[in-house]
Amino acid sequence: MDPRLIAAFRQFQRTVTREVGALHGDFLDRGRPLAASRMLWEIGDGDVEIASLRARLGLDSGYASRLLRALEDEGLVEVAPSPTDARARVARRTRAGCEEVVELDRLSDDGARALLAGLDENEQAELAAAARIVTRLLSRRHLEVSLEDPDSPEAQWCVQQYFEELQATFDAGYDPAAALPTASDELAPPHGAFLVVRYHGQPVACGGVKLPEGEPAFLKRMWVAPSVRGLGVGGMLLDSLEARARDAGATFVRLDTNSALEAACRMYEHRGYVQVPDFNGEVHANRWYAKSL
Amino acid sequence: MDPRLIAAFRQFQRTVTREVGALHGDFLDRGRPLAASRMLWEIGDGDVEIASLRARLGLDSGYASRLLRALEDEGLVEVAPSPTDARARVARRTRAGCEEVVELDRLSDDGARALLAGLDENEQAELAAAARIVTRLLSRRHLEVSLEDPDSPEAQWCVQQYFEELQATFDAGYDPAAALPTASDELAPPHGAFLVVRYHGQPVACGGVKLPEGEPAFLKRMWVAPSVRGLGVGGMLLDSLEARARDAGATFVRLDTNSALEAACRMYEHRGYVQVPDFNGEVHANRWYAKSL
DNA sequence: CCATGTACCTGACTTTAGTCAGGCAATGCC
DNA sequence: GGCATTGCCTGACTAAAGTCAGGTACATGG
Repeated sequence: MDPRLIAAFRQFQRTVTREVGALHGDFLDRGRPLAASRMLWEIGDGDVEIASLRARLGLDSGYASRLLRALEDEGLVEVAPSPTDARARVARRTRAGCEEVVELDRLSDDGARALLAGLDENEQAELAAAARIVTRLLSRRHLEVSLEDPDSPEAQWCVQQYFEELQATFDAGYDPAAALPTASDELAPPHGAFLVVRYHGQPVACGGVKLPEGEPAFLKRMWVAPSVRGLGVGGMLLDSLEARARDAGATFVRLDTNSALEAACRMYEHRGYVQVPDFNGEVHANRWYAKSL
Repeated sequence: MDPRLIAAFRQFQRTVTREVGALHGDFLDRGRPLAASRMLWEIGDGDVEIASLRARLGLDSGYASRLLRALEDEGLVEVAPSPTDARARVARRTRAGCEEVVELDRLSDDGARALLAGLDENEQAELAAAARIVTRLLSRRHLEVSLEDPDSPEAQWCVQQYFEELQATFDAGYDPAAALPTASDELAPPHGAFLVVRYHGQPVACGGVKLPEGEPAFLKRMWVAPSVRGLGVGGMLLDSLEARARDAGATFVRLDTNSALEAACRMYEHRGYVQVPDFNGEVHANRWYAKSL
């Protein structure tokens, strides 16, 4: 490996630890141990198993338990027995906890603003572009795409998130029952595939492809969690789905979507998809795309 | 400020804290408190006043004293009274201390290598380029250029470093006495200027410009400390020196240098300097550059 | 139903980090 | 020379971070 590359990276590491790391510590300093803030942050929006929290933060079981207790006493999180295993427990933020995280985000933004303030507009844009590249490439290691049974709990969870997001995004809401039906076995081999992307082991994106014999492949239920947008997860997923289609002999792939999903449409176009006329009459769609493989 | 820019930066901060920050902590974990490793690192190669160490690391006087004592007990640093002020003390690494730092660097490099290992060559190059941009722009805030008396201790220190580097770089060594003489007042207003660049308050680069009336401006003693190369310090210095020359009415600027100083030559050419014939007969030079302002 | 293992909790630690109030020697300034 | 100041050290703290050895309730596989 090129030693100049290593040198550049070491300097990057020093600078970033100094600038960004210090900032990170500062803004998390909110009258409670820093580790507690980090844990609150790491809990995220849904239910999290305590074991997974521990693993992600690298904490001792006893220590984690105490931190969690402290957050509970502050009224920022709730801990309940896991629905799937009564030994395990899951944590979730209370309303106050969510507000506190919003506040942490705000402080973090202030810090970012202060760092950017000394730069002119071009430099800010340059820094943001470089930061995006670094973020994307450093995250790569922790992203993995895997073939999943579309009925597995994690696949179901992703699809659920997807539906909820559509419901929130579309003016007229989203009714899965009104959509064209897709049976589970249409998204499992040999008739299709369903992929889940995990980031640090947590599911963050999903997508399915139907592979009807003699017809174009058809993409379904592409979803990327808001927390990982910008990391190139969508592109990675699309590549994997297209590869599955190609391997199955498909030469053409189609999908329906909605112009309200702007980021998704941009990505499809960027990846060579072109708009085509309605080919399936899906009621929630107002845009149809296709691409030759 | 564009909120998407802030969002990108926040994601960058999260990722980088996770990947790089964790790594940074890990590799410094060498059986002694992390703060001690950081201090050893921060001491650098020469003598450092303890007050300056404290300031850079943001430590309490008592705490700093204890950490230093611990490093002394380990045989990694020596502390001696300051030659200029018998109240103050200076710290320097022992041979063992230097070896320990080399080891820390090695571990840090291993970490960097592990991070880069998952990427192909193009991606590695892309990451390195982006890392360089981030490093340069984040460091900007802490770099300041100031006009200095060429006889001030810090200016002298920079020039000394410059001479030592030339001595080490040139096959035939460097003898200041054999070089064309430059009197201090030729590098001070109104006949010239001498600039020092500081990074986090420490001098890291210098450069002078002679402004003889009716003749082209002449750049002298451009030096950038190895530790900050790649941060764009040279370019910043060059810009400032050229601005001084322009303000003094010069329309043309010249300099002599040596092809052994490859990085410097590259920078001059990148900044629009073109090679010209020998115009001053400087014995240590084998290359002469000029540029219209 | 029992043996074994898992998930989390609790109490009792140690180490690291960081603060604060003096204290002593050297310095700078009348 | 006296006096405030500076630079560092020491002792005596507190809080945070992290570790370790049980303990309890539940899960799983025979």
